[in-house]
Amino acid sequence: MRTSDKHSKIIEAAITVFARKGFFSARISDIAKEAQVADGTIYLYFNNKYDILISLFEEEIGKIILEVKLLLEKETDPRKMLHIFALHHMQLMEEKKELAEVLQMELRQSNKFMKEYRNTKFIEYVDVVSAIIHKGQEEGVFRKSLLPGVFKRAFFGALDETSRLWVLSPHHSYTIDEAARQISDIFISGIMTESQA
Amino acid sequence: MRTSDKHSKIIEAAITVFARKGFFSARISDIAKEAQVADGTIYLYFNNKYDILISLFEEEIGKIILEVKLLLEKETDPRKMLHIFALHHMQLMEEKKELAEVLQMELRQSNKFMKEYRNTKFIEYVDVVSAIIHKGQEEGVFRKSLLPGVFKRAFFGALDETSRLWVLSPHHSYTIDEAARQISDIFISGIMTESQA
DNA sequence: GAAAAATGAATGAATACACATTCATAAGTC
DNA sequence: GACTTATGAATGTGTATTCATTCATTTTTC
Repeated sequence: MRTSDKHSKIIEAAITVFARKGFFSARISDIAKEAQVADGTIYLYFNNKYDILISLFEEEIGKIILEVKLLLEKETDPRKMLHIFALHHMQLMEEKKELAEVLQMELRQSNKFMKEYRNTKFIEYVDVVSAIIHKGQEEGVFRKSLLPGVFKRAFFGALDETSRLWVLSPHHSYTIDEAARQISDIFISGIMTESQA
Repeated sequence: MRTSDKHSKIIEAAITVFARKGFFSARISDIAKEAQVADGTIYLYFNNKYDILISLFEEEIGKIILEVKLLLEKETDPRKMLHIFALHHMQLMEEKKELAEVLQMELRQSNKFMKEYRNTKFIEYVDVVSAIIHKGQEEGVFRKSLLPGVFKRAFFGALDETSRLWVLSPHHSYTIDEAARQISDIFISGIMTESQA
């Protein structure tokens, strides 16, 4: 029992259990069992059930933002940057299916049952896209008439819904990489200025 | 009390309450109060709490499919058809905010807590989009390389995420119609064959 | 057509149960 | 042996569902 990090162990277990049952149907004792820990132990590391979910959001999205920002640093072409974002997002959802399910399902409705909680990390993630659009518009690569606020939602929504269904379905007629390529291609050729096309 | 349709009254109330609190936090007594009906009365019309949610899905999505199919009948150009779908979807979400919230939040995670339930109505709705793509590909308007299965998800996801945030946010820098136009424009010019561009 | 009997929709208090959280106790560590 | 960490049975709360009862309407009887 020594240096095993209980905090992470519980978060990991929570991801698995929330993914399988959803937040409300998941019992604390399910998480405890999955983490090989007593029910009470969970309350040494978290205030309550909601706190587990919030910590999970903050920590995991934080990691994702760091990763994608690091990847984007190496690139300057806004078109390629969009593709990198798309590919990274989709690959991540494939790699960590359970985390993907929790983020996609519970994150969205978390504001319903946790009134005070504002998910700033998530906003930060989606804003990575609007920053790319901005850059593209300044460089004259993307149409100025585009509303970055609309685009970031649309782009993120397209990626998220496609990966959501991909993860859920047992058989696939296309790979995650193909899907990411198709989506970024559609969006990129859909928003370039005339002169660039 | 005679001829008032209790079934619809309860469904209407459930939409309001589920939108406000989410399915799990909503109490049967909340729905009963909203519908101006006794708690027990609900069980004369529905088997249990889940049954209310399922009935709500089936009936409301059924109506939406009928509406959009009717609108699309009058049009033959696949590009215009996509725009009609986008506009109708977004306008609907604006018009019926509470229904929109319930569909967007609860529909997606319903398969988590109701294992047996397969939402065929929802699949039918999204398949309206893949049918349009198919038509466009046959007519040589849309690229043959497009995967309709990817496209329908991406297109629906873009609309859904954009309208979801639009409904949630208190102020808007753009109208629902502008957003629908931007999204369908991006997608349409992103998927046309070279000869058409 | 008035009185009596039957119906079943509606009620809401009572029940039953699931499960988050607590805390007295135990185990581990130095 | 003092301190920290972990345990899991016991507690208490919240709420879905039940069901005995009410009462407005309809049907039957004379």
